[in-house]
Amino acid sequence: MNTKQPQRGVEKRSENTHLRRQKMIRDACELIAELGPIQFTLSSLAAKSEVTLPTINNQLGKKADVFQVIVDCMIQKTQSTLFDFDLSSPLLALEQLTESLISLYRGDEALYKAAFFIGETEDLFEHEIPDVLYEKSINTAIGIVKSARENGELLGNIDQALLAHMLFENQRFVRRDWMRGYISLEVYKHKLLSAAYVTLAADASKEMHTILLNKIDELTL
Amino acid sequence: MNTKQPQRGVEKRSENTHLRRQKMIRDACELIAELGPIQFTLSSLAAKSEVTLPTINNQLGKKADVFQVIVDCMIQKTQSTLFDFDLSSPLLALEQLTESLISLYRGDEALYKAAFFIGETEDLFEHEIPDVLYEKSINTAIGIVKSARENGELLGNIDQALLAHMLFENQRFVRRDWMRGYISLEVYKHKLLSAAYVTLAADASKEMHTILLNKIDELTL
DNA sequence: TATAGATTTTAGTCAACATAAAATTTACAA
DNA sequence: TTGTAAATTTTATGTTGACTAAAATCTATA
Repeated sequence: MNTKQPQRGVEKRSENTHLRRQKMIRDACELIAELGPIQFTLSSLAAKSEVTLPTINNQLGKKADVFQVIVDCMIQKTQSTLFDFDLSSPLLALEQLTESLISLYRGDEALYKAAFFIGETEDLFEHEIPDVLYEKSINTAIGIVKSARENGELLGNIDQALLAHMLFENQRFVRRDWMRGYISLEVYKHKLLSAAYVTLAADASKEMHTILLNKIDELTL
Repeated sequence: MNTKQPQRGVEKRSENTHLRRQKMIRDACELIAELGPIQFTLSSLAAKSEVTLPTINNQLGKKADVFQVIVDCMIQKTQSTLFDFDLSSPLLALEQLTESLISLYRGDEALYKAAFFIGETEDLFEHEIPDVLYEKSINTAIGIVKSARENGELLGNIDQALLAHMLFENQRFVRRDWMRGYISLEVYKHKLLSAAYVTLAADASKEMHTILLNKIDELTL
């Protein structure tokens, strides 16, 4: 009676449900990336996914839940991809980090645009993006600055926390331009790196300063 | 018959109406500064202003119109106050500009917080903040960078537009922290200036670099 | 094929935004 | 002072989006 065999049918059924749910999430991402989280309505999602509105509620919950699902999904994907960087060459680490971000975003533009769009308005809704990514990003920035200081590439005349914070915020506002569709991922890369180079140049050693200026020049070609 | 004399009564009446309208705008600013533009509802405004909801609609229009009124009001106030700065000493100009901004914001915190809050979500609503302030800010930043270059305070190794853009964006993200109530206007001033000093330091002459480092140190005391 | 369980839909509530038309207030002239 | 016209507010109503409960449908399998 209770001997639950593999139950192929049940498995397939829940698999189908899972697929339908995934499609809803995908559709939601595309709509949010396109319209922003405010204009995005559950009705528009229902229409796009070709189900009725309560089905959306059943599968994904309320509107804030939809946002949370997307943000969680983004965080999970990011965490599993974004590895720790070899900080022996801080500049190389910075460039690798940038490349990682770009290939990450390129892999699912709708998801990341939607998640960042939602994140932009974090306080405006009841939910909040967990600090986990923020922490990790800031720590990466601090790691880069700190090891550059130890390498002698930075002189240590400027507070490391200030530099790290500026690296992080620069990245944020460039990312927003991409998120809103003003710039492509290629331009994002250029702007992110040049802003970072400028920030580091403020405290760079003579040699490092020259290297950074060259890199900035290359980017502004 | 049609000889319209001064009509004291009429004038006073429209003056009263104007006052009531002004109070509604004030109440709206306070609510938006507190709750953000999403959570802000016309009903809550009606309650706060002690009128019915359609009265809000009559006086201010639809929700997007309320936002527009506030943004327009902010822009007008800002334009009439923010004068052009003497660029002979770029650093002094930067500091004067910062002081001007602060005393401007302090003069009507609710209005500025509300307007910037609305501006943060510009694309999310149908309206947009006119480019006029953006243009002026960017031009001020460009002016500072350019005259510093002419003074020899900046070396000109880094693209001026890039530096100016970074000055502007730095100011924006610090302002957001104030807008959301995370930091006071005093801290805003410190953060804004130190970020600007760091950005300028990237391309500063030797003497200028020393000056900037000192200024950053003073701020991080 | 009947049934249990999962899923979707029908039907309906609630809240915010918005408008039209009625009621009220106000200024002023007869 | 009182009637009238204009301005202003309110009452009443409609629309849309978010959300829920319960009925209907579908699916796997005993």
